[in-house]
Amino acid sequence: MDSQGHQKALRETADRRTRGGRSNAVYETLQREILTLALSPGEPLDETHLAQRFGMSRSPIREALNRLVMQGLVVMLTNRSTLVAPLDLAKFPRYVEALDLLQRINTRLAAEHRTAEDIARMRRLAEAFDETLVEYDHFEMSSTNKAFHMAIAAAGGNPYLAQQYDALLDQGRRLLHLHFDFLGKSTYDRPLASEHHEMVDAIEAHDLDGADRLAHAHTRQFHDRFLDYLRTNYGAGFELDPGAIGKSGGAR
Amino acid sequence: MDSQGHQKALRETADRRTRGGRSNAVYETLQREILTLALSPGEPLDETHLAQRFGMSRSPIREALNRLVMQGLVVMLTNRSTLVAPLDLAKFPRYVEALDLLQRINTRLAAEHRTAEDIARMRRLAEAFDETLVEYDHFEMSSTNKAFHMAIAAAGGNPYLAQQYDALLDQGRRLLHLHFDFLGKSTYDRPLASEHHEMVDAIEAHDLDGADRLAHAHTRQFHDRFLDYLRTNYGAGFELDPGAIGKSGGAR
DNA sequence: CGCCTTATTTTTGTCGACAATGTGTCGGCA
DNA sequence: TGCCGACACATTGTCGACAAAAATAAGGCG
Repeated sequence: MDSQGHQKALRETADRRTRGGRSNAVYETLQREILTLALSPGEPLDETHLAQRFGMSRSPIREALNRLVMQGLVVMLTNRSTLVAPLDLAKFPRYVEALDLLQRINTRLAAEHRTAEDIARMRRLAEAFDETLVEYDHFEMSSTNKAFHMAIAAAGGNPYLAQQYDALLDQGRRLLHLHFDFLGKSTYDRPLASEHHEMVDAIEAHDLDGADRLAHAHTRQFHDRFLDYLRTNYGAGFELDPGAIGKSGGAR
Repeated sequence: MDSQGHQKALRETADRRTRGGRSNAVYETLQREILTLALSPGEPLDETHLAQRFGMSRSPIREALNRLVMQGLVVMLTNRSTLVAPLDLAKFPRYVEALDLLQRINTRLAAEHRTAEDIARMRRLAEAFDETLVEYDHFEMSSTNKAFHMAIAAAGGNPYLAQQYDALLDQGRRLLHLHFDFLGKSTYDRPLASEHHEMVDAIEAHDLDGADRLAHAHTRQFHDRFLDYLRTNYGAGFELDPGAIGKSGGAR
C-alpha cells in the first residue's frame, strides 16, 4: 500500500505536469536530496555531472537549478560554481521570526475564512502526519507537515501570504531534517502532532486569537527544540538571540 | 552624488553580473515592459519571436522567462503558450492585505534595528523619489519608491521578510503604473512623498509603534487611491472589500 | 626565490536543430 | 447535419556542440 501510494504520487507529479517532464523530475529529486541533507550544504553541483547522472542534457538540469536558486536552496556564483545553499545558522533567529509571522497570520486567516471542506482536508492531512510519525520516514514527516500547514494557508484565502509561507516552510525543512537525524525515535514528536489537531479545532471554531496563539506556540516549540539540538550538539556556544520569537522570554 | 551613486549601482547590477549577461538583459527589459504595462497582462510571449527580437537564441530568453515566472509576472502553460501574468483585480484586497503586513513588520523592524548609515541611505532614497516626482517618469517613480522601501527592509535586518517584501513590491508596481497612467501630473503624489520622510523620522527615533502606524497608513493610502482609480474608471462596480486592510494586523 | 604572465582546464553561457505535445482544423461517417 | 477521428500547425521541451569566462597551474623573468 505504502509503496504503491508513494509511487502513484510520484508518477502523478511526474506526468501530470508534462511541464518539463524531465526538468521537473530533476527538480523534485534534487529538492528532496537537498532537503533531506543527502546533499550537504555547500556541496558543489556540477551541471554536466548531474546531466550524465540523470541521463539527460544540461538544459533540464539548468532549468531545475534555476528554480532551486529562486527557492533559495541553491546558489550560483556567476560563471563559476553552483552549489547547495549553505545554511547559515546565524540567521536562524531571523528565520524563526519570519516563520512565526507568516504562520500566525495564515492560521489566523484560516480561522476567519475556513470552509467545511477546508476543515476536512486539514483533519485528513493532520492524520496523515500522525501516520508518518509511526513510520518515521523523515522526508514524509516534513512533507506531510508542510502539506498540513499549506492546507491551513489555502483555507486562509490569501494566495500571496500562502506562497510566502510555502517558501519559508520549504527552507525550514532542512533545519527539520537536521535535528530529525539527531532525535531518536522518541515520542518527542507527539506534542507536535497534537498541536496540529488543536489548531484545526481552533480554526473550525472561528477562534482567531486561539488559532494565532497556537500557531505562535507551534513555532516556538520548533524554535526551542532546534535550539536544544544545537546546544547539545555544538555546545552552549549558541545563544542565538532567544528573544527573537516574541516577548514571552527566551529559553533562558 | 546621488545620481552618480545611483548610476553606479545600476551599472554594477548590469555588468558585474556576467551571470547570464544576455539573459539578464532580457530579464530586466521584459520586467520593465511588464511592470510599465508596455506588455499588457495576458499578452502571449512567444519564445522564438522574443529570440529574434533580442537577436539571440532561445536559451537566454527561456531563462529570463523562467525567472519572471518565479516572480509571478509571467505564466507558462505547459507545452502550449507563455503569457504575461494577467493581473486579477479580484485579488487586489488580498494583495493589499499581504503588502500591509509585510510593510508594517519590515518598517517596525527597521525602527528597532536601524543604524545611522541606514537612516542616511533612507533619506537619500526618499529624496531621490521626490526628484522623480518632478521629472514624472513613471518607471523611475515606482523604481525609486521600491528602492526606498527596500532600504527600510534592509535596515530591519531580516533578509527573509525583506525578500518577501521585495517580491510583493514588484508585483504591486504593475498596479502603480495602472493608475499612474490615469493620474494626471497632479500634486496627488505629494502626500506619498511626505509620508516617506515621516517614516524615516519615526524609524530614526526608534518609534516602533509610530513606524508601524505610518507604514499602515501608507499602505492604506495606496489602497484608497487605487480604489478611487478603479471606481472612476470602471464605475462603482468595485466594492472590493475595503475592510481587508483593517484589523487583521499580525505583529502583535 | 618570488612574482608576474600566460596556457590549460574546468565550468558555465549560448546556439541552432530536433523531438514531443497540445490545439485547431478539415474531412469522413453515421 | 452533427459528431468523431486524423492531420497539420504552432509552440514548447530537449539535445549535443560550441564559445566564453574564470580559476588554476605552469613557466619565464626580474
